[in-house]
Amino acid sequence: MSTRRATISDVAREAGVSPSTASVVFSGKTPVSDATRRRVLDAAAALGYTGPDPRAASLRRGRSGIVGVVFEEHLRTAFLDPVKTLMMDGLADAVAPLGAGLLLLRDQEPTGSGPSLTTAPLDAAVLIGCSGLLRESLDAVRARGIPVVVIEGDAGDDVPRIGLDNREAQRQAASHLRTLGHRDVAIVALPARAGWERGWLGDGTAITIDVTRERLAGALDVFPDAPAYAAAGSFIDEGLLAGRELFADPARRPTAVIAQSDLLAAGVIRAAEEAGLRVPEDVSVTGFDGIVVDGLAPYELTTLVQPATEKGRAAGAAVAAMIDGGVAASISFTCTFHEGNTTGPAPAP
Amino acid sequence: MSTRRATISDVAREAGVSPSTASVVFSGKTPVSDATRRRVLDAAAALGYTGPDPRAASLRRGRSGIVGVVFEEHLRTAFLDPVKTLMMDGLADAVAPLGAGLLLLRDQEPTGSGPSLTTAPLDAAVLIGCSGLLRESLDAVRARGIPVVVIEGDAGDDVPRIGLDNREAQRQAASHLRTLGHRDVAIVALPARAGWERGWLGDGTAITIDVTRERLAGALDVFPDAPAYAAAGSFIDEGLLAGRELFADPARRPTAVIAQSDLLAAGVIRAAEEAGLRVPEDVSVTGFDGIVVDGLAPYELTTLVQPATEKGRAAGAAVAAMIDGGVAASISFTCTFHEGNTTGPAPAP
DNA sequence: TTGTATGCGTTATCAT
DNA sequence: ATGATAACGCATACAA
Repeated sequence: MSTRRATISDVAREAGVSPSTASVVFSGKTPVSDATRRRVLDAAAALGYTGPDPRAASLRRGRSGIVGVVFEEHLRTAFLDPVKTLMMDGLADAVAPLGAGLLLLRDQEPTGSGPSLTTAPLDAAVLIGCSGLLRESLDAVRARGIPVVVIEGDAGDDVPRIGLDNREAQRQAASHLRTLGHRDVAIVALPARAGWERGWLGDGTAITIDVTRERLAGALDVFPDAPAYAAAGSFIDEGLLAGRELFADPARRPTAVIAQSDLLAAGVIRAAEEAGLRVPEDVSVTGFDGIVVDGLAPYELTTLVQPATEKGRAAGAAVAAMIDGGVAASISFTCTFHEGNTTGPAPAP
Repeated sequence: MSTRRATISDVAREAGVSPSTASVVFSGKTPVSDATRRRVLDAAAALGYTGPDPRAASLRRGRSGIVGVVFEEHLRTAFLDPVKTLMMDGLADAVAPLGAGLLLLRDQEPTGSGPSLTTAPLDAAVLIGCSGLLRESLDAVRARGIPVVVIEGDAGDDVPRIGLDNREAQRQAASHLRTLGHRDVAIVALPARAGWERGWLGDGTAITIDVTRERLAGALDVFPDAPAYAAAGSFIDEGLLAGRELFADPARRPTAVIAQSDLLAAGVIRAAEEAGLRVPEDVSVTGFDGIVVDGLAPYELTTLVQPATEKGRAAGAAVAAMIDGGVAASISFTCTFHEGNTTGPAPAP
């Protein structure tokens, strides 16, 4: 058992064929006679050879079958977001036909430890919500000719981008509310920037997170004077805190709340219940994302359903195309408005 | 630009040093004079060389820096479980010092497509809740000498296992309830087996999921006659359905419910509220896992806190040890009982 | 501190 | 259908 592991050459010798023939038996790239295949397979079994070493194969082929997925946050944080999870699923689907898998990469990895964009054997990379912190490694990767795609972010002009019509979609929700007669509307926004600790968004507040800014713009297109309170993250509990803030002063209660995510919306609904308000009779609430919020029944959010899995799939298709030497264009996906039971006519004044 | 990518030999030649010297400049394995380093780095910059090719390096080194994580379900399903997410985080932490990253692998990958335990360039593999479906690939992997560790599952005797004292822990929660005077207790269990569709667990029901069986045993140790209703998954909505079932008949309402997960417990609480029962005055509820359930405030579950991140970290440490040629022992982690505000004295009859 | 030599295990190409 | 040959790009043992 202390002897070195068998290689394909050992198998070939044992089977009395050439290494290239043995290789072909395992790869199936070329027809092989049944008899030969048998002999090779038997030899392999005899030697305990379980197939080509992926490391050697990937060197020779120039492909590793690995697509890196870069998050800018802790994994635990990333996967708390149902939309990201769905995207991962779509991504996994789309790269599977390539024979590729997903390697989890964290931006901000403590230097030196851990794999990075530059040290991992990647065939391609997908950046999720790239903030710009990793621009340098990004350049290195692109210099190496590794295809890169960005989801919900901006990594420079020539990096294909998978996006969403955030502004337009949010405008639809707002219009829906206006049609229902709402005039006093408040917005519960996603964080304004990394490290943001909940609070009102003033005129001068710099919003560096694209999604937040775009959805906000869409809401303001319809309700230019709507006040906006930005949460510290996309969680029910954060929506609850924001909602309490909105409903604190009975005199200035909005009749409708535009939340920038379904989880925030769920929290706002809780806050409304707490304040003795009925949804949608006293206050209407809209969400964004179109995920299924566990535990929210019997409410069914009025929301914008974003094709999260499709986004992941598109990103996968894009890197697949690029790996095959093609080019991939940026794509913008469209949300679908879904009317649930959390919005209704504005209450009489 | 159409020329082939520069290699470390090109860089060495350009810098007027030997390939090995250039290699050392990038790996840092051996001291190099400042002047030489400069020359090499400059040459690299001039040629657009961005560092050693990870594929070649991994063949030479015999290591890829990749640890496979195998799930038996869709990624979307796996990451819905907060415990798994935390484990992933711990795992990522623990393998980072190895310079390794996590490759997501799905069990049941449609044959032929996608990377598998056998085709991916893995240094080690971690199986999560291994059901036994992938026993064959597992054998192949182990034959190849790749270290394997299992979390919450069983892959055979000589595969180290990271476990939890499920039975003992659940017994603690049950004892707590008995101490509080509860006698009519019901159990809301996790699924009995893959594909299970909620329902009462009868005497003859085969329970193939270890966690479910062990936690159930712990509860029955204290309340041998407690009826158990198994949900279709660990979700708030599933707990709600189970709870409705339990509280349907006022005459046979339990005074306490032992839920096998925090999410189920949250759902049971919702069901209790629905039925007009106060928690914990009318009915006590215990959970399991010790995660933070978003949106459950002001309730704070009485639950068993499992060291989820630690489990992941331990799995990582185990594979790290095995990669370095050592051996890793199985470990069983212990839950910590946490008393929240969802349990109280049994109501007077 | 630097250079020389070798092989890691495969697979693509081309010829047979 | 099969075989001979030549890379793939690097890191290490060892010598200088």
